[in-house]
Amino acid sequence: MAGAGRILYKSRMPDNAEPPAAPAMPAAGPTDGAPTALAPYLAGLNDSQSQAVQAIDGPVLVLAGAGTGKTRVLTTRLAHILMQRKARPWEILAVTFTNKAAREMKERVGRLVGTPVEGWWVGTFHATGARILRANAELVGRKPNFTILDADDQVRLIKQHLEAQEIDEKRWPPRVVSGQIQRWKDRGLMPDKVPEDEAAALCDGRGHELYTAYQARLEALNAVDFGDLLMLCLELFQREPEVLAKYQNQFRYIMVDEYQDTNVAQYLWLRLLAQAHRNVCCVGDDDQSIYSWRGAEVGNILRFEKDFPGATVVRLERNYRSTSHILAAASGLIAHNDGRLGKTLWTEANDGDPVVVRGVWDGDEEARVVGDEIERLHQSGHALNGIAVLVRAGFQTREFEERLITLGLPYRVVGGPRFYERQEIRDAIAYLRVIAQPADDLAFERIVNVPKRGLGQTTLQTIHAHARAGGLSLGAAAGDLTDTDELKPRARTTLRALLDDFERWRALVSVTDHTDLVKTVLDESGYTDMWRESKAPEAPGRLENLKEMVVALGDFDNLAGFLEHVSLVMENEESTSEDKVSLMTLHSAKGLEFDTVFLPGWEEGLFPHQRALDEGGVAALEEERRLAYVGLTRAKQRAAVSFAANRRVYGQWQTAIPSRFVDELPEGNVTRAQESGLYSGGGYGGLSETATAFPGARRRRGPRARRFAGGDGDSDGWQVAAHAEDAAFAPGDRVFHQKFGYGRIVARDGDKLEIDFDKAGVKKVMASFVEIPP
DNA sequence: CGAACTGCATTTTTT
DNA sequence: ATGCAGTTCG
Repeated sequence: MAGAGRILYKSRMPDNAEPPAAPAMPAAGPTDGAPTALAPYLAGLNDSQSQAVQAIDGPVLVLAGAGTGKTRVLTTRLAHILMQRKARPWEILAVTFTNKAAREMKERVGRLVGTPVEGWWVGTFHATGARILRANAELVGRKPNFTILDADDQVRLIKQHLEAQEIDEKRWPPRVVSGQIQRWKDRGLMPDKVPEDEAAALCDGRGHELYTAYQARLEALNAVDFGDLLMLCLELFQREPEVLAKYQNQFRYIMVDEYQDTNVAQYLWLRLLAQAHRNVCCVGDDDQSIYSWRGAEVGNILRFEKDFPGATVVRLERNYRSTSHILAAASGLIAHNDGRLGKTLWTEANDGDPVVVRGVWDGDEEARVVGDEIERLHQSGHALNGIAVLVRAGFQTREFEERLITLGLPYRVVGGPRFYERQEIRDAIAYLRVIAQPADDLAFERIVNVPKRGLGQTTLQTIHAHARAGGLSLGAAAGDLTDTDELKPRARTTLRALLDDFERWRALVSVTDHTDLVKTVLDESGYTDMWRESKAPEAPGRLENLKEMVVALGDFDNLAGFLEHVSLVMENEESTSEDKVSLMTLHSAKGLEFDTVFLPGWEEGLFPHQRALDEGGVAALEEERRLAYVGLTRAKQRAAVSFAANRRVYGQWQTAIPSRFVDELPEGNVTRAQESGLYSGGGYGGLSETATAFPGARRRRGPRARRFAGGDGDSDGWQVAAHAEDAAFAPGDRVFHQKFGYGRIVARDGDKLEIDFDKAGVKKVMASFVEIPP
């Protein structure tokens, strides 16, 4: 979080005031207007990249395939606009989705232009929305120092409303309700705009009431949630035409990254802002749209040319990342999707190794094989940083972690719980919020009794009642109560002491360095001691995290700056300095690249995920396929797909059949390998005569100097089985299965058998895993 | 107020 | 299986 991730908006400089002067710009390459020599920063771009960079005026859609230099185009384009003196820095708006992307953009633009980009309008949708809202807070019923609530706060707030309105939390879990409201906000729908039937579907007809009450509560708390950062902007723009006009005029050029991920609110937001100059450039890749489930609308990118008639469309199709086998495999796969804008990626890279496709017995074996491969790569000098295991769902990382631990290979799980989401950090921040924003009820509630002070539910309820009756904040209500005898003497004394602490700390804000203040607060509140005295195994780690937070705090000018950072930039920074294997979900791999990528778990039901299939039909299947595409295209040199015949799901052993995506990989770009001679490669109806192998028993171990791909027909180490004994099984046959025991065949579909097992019930099993009992 | 118990779900994640 | 959350006892 240090440095780069900061979003420092000098609070002293109001947003509506223009910066004093344009930063010094390096001399532009060619003399103005003379297109003779190419500006130096344009050198090295290919034709389409260059076209995308230089198409400055009017709407532009850049369809940027995976690994085609999208970020480079975006940053160079921004620099180009400045160099051409088409706009001054604050007249360009560049929005991204993640802080990481925003940071990268800032860094690269800064390098190109030779000026720090601090204070420019380069940032995430949400940070930009927050910036606009802070400058116009009064117009949306907030004060400029409003609090930004995160998902956790939201749920807690919703929970309170459910309780207050006596809505059954069993039937309407706070998470679900909060999620629905968030989705409405993603669509830019204020409470009064939500379609009646939709609102009625929530909380037995009380959805509208609840949403309205929630919004009112946010306003009362001087708070906004993430969705509000965009939705309230829309509200602001629609209600205050002069404000909108001001921003419309200010942003002469607008650039958007990952356009395929925009939701309705973001789309409307952009369209409003772009209306005046119509110089909007959206970069994206419909084939990498994998976030529809959180409101992203692929339709936005598919519709771009209709939304912005006369748009220039540039396709970036030259891939600089992957070998041609990998690229062809990925392209072949994604070609199974309909409704694409269509791109033909090509590369001048060498063929490389075909994508390895490997069938294994079970998840254990899969982890062993992947682990062994990683070890081999490592021993032959490949950096672990260049290796990733990309899984469909988070829980899948576990077996790989275990294996890597056994092998002594260092790894990192990307996308785990985030630093600022940890309990101790959130507690500490709650203290800071109570100090900085005395009316912050959520923060107050969180820490009144942490560490335990004997201020339990009863006390809190009394405070709540008073607050509601008097329209006060919890802090204020608590203050009043200590002057009465409504509370038990003990609670009253403790509460008084706590409130006095708050006051004392607040008084320190102006006189003490904020880093010292935090230390003081954590010590005097007893919070540090709480963990110091705790015997919980994670306690020392928590103390470490608190220390880290204090260090991070040093990067900020003041407490308010830090709190803004915390709410908007809650990310984990991964120290890329250590050499480690990366384990992560396919979703979190988007935008990254690795020399070697392992793609385990390509089984029907797991990937594509059953849930997606059940709920989303064809559209969801296509999104799963895009996910597979994203996975493959992360690989630069080597990719290995694998699937297991048996997998433990929720503690239950299940048989699995290879993912349809496996079959969709073009034959010419893959090597079908298999570990134990268990299962005929490719799943094309072969039955293996070695079907009775015990898990792992046949695995060949020992030193093997083998190339990764196992290569060109030399299947040293892999037995590429191909036995066809077609008529071996028929319905009615009695069979035996290693994991499920005896059973009778009910039906047969090619090499997939449906068997009614005596003990395990009816299962679908690959024919190669059963045998005829002796 | 804290500890044990029960039930329940368990894709993906940003801000 | 497992973990988490909410509930219920002591």
